[in-house]
Amino acid sequence: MSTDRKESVAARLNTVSMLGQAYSLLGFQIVNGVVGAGYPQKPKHSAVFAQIEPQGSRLTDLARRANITPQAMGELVDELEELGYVSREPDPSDRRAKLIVLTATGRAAVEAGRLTIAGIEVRITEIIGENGHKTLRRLLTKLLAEA
Amino acid sequence: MSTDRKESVAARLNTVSMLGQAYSLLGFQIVNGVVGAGYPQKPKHSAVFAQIEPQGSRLTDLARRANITPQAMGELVDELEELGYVSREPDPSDRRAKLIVLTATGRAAVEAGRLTIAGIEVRITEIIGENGHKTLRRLLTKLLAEA
DNA sequence: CTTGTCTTTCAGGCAACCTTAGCAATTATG
DNA sequence: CATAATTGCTAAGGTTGCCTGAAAGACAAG
Repeated sequence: MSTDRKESVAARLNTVSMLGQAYSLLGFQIVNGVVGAGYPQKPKHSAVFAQIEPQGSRLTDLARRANITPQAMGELVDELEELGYVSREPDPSDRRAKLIVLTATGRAAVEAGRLTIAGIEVRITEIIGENGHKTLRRLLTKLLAEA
Repeated sequence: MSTDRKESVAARLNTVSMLGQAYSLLGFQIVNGVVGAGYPQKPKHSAVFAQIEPQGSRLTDLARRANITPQAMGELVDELEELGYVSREPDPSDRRAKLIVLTATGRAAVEAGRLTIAGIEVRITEIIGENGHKTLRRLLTKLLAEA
């Protein structure tokens, strides 16, 4: 139907859809990158990796920061424990609680994620230029602060 | 912890996260706007409204374009039929098929969506300026075309 | 100690998809 | 032009990713 190159996309999509597509496209690349580096996981697991602290975090803390219920976070942690990325240690300061801590494999997976994201940032810069990337971040920052 | 105003956000978030947050923030506003205008619906329903053609569309077409299975699309259409937005008419050109067509209420809901989106585009322009908005769209277009 | 409050877990539910397995209508083929 | 393959839809049931409710163990305050 549409014979144009990219005008057809730009002309038909509203800005919100474009943001959604860009996010979906690049977000997938993050998970793919980490999985491709040999650390299988699901998208939802990144919520844990993103929040967990070096010395370990409590389940309820992780849940609160990821904005899900402790029960849901418990399931995520079960899965990551199964995969060997985290372990549950007793919290010395409160015997009710357990600390979720990264295993060596877990730390390697986090590092792989960091590298993947860095790579994607580089790719973005290659596509829209250093100035474009800086401008994009500035515009998004302003949008997030005021919308 | 972070005492700065918006630098803390910009400094900590990668570009992909920023895109995700912006999409989530504005996407919600679309649904809220349409629901607020008196057309109750769920976010997933917009997949139908966005794809349906004026003269009606087949279930399988809608499913293919929304990238879900015909069964899942069938459920969406069931719900929208229940809400009075669409009806299933026999397709004169193929007696296996039915055409999903918008009712008068459905057309009004689509129009409400169009107006809501237009309002959000205006709001974006207010926040980042006409030039900023244009630049944002140009950068996103390039990103979508090449990433 | 008793009462109340955390931290975590167990059980069950719901939404939004999916797969599998039909049936009915249409199109292709020997 | 009969029959085989394909297409359009639907019915039934499974999976995923959350949720709420309820309960058990550990701690804090009176």
